[in-house]
Order: sequence, then C-alpha cells, then structure tokens
Amino acid sequence: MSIFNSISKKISFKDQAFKLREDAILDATTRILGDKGFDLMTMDDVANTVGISKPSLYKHFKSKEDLVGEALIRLIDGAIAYMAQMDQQLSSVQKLSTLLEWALRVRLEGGLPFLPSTSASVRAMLMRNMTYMTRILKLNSQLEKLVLAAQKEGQLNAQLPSDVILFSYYSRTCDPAVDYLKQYSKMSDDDIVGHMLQVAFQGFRTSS
Amino acid sequence: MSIFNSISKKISFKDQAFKLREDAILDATTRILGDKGFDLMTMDDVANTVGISKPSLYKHFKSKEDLVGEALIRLIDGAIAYMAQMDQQLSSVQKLSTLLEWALRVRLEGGLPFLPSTSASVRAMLMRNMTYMTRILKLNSQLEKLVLAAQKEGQLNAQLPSDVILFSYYSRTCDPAVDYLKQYSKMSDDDIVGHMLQVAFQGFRTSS
DNA sequence: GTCTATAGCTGGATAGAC
DNA sequence: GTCTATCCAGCTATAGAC
Repeated sequence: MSIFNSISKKISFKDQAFKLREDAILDATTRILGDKGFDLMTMDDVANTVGISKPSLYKHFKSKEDLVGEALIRLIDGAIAYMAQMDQQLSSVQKLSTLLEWALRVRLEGGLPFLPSTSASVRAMLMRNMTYMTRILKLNSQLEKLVLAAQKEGQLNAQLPSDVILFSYYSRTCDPAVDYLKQYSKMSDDDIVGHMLQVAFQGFRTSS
Repeated sequence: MSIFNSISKKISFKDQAFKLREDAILDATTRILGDKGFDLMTMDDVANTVGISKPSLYKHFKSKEDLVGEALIRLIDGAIAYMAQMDQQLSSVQKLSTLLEWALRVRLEGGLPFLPSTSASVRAMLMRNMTYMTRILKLNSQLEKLVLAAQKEGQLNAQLPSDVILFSYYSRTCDPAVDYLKQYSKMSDDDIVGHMLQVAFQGFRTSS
C-alpha cells in the first residue's frame, strides 16, 4: 500500500465518518420533528439525542432552518426514489395508492409526514429554501400528471378539479387520524394503513 | 329612575364592558391562533391586537394556556349549539355533513379548526383543561352516535371501524388542503366547501 | 384596573480554548 | 472539529406606580 493510498484512505475514512454523523443528525432531527414539530424542537434536543455538543451541530448545519430543510429534502428524495423504482406497469391510480401507502408507513415507523405545512411560518421558511422547492416541485409535477391521467382513465373523479385531489392527497400523508388511531386504537399498522387508503379513495360512504 | 336602579345600571354597564372586552380578546386569540398556531402566538400579539396592555390581558386570563383553552371552549360550544339547533328531521349522515360544512365555513372565515391536535404538547395541555375536556367529550359522544347510526342505516361504510370514520371526520375539519385551495386556487369559499365535502364522503374515486 | 418597567427563563447562535 | 462557557433576543409572567 503506497503512502498516497494510505493518505487518501485516511481522508476517505474521515469523510465517511463525517457523512455518518450527518446522517445520524438528520435521523434524530426527523424523529424529533415528527414528535414535537418545528417550533418545539430545540437544537439542544438534537445535539443531546445525537450525543454531540451544540457547536458541533452548527459545524454541520449553519442554522435550524438549514437543518430542518435538509431533513425534509432527504424525505422528499426518498419519495422520488420510491416512485422511480416502482413497477411502471402499474396504472396511475395504483401508483398514487402505492406511494400514499409508502408515505403512511414511513410515518408510522417514526418518520415525517411530508407536507409540514400546518404552520404558515414553516411553510414560508421552506419556500425560501431553493433546494427544497426544486425537489418538491419535481415531485409535485409527477403527482399532478398521475392525477390527471387517472382522471382521464376514469379511475379518479373527473368532476373534481385536479388540484382539489392533489392537495387532498398531500393532506392524507399527514392526516392526524393516523396518530389518533396509532395511539388510541389497538389496530396494527397494516390495518391503519389499509383503512386510511380506503377512506382516502372511497371516502366514508358505503362502497358500492 | 331610583338611585338603586342607577347604581345597578352602572354595575351592569361595567360588567357588560368587561364581557365585551373579554370577547374581543377571545376573538383576537382565535384569529391569531388560526394564523400562527399556539407556539408562535405571543401574549404581546394578543394584547396589541386588542389594544390593551399585557398586564391587563393577564387580569382577564391567568395564563396563555388558560386563554387558549377558553378560546377553544367557545369554539366547541359553538359546534354543540349548532348541532342543537339543527333540523332534527335530518338523517344521521346529513347531520354529519351539515356540521362539517359549518366547521369548514367557520375556518374559511378566519376561525379555528377544532382539533388543534397537530402538536402533542398542545394536546397534552388541553387534556389538563377539565372544562375543555368535558365539552369535547360531550361533542364526541354525539358524533360517535351519529356515525354508528349512519353505519347502521347503510349510509356510511359499515366495513370501517367507527373510530376510523370518527377520527377521519375530525381530521377533515382541519384539513390543510382547505388552506392551500384558499391560497392557491381561485375557487370561491362555497366551491371549496363543496369539494371538501365531496372528497370526505366519496373520496377521490369516480362517484358511481 | 390600567399602565411602564422588569424579572426570570429559554433557546438560537458563537467565541475561544484545546 | 470538538468542547465549555456565554451572548443576546424574545417570551411568559409580575411588581409597583397611578
């Protein structure tokens, strides 16, 4: 092994460790965000959970906004990746259903709802984040195409404006009913997901 | 007019003014809560909006928790009162639909979604508020009866556990899709309400 | 009962030693 | 790059004058 290799390996190790720590930070952030939300999540929370000090945290992410933005970007990227690897034979409505199922499972396993939109100030913060916006717009345009196609195919209600369906679809990924069912019913995660999909696509009414 | 009358009138005036100011405070609280949420709403916000000083605010409500609790109690009472004056000839599902419509209109006019539950800490705070809990449980038991009756009548999907329907019903009153449609679509409030009801009861699917 | 002023605390962000 | 120690802004809540 040459000196050159040895050095490059050392750097690589360091980078790897750095990357690992960054992932650990983002994992912690994700969990805490899902738990307490943006306003109540403190940088001390994150630092303590990861087991590093606050200034070290700031070496990785320059602000709370930045940190949360990165965590959400990772989430959106996960959704985009999931879409990409999905069986392309599926119909539009099947794709929408499968992605919603994935999002609900991510949430039930302690992840985040994408669309942290309940707060206007958080929404404003994210809209200032260019990287985040680029990603979310990419995902959005894919979903919009699926909705329009499904309406054309007669699988989704064509009487409804497509944005009503699209916004409602997003809302289902962060539906508080999931939390309540998780906490107050004895239902399994599978049952919760199944029922939520049923309600989203068929509503409360008797399905014919 | 006797002296006695005059005195009693004066006291009555004072009480009336006090009550009016209290209502103004609750109105402001409601608006700000709907706008920024609990965490970001400050007592200064409320005091400034009403046009009084912060210590005066504390003469009316002993803490922020107390203030927010009272605002939410007023909201729940509104819902209960609305239920009570509804045409009792309506079917269970019609009652549920009418109440949801009312809740959505209240929200669109700047009011609050009931179920401020997105945050676990706010939920915990409310559960410590006995008056609030009493009211919410009263409303909840009425709604639960309606859901069960509607399922029995074959108007709501009897395959679904009733708590899935009930929790989802609550969720629809605070569905973020409403905010998005209000902000990004050119839709009238009536159209938004109509579409949200359609999506809640029939889902995204083509209605038969 | 209303105000001005302020106590007391929390949390985001940083200085500076190592 | 990591820590300890700290700054500073902003918030809830209250003391004390009028």
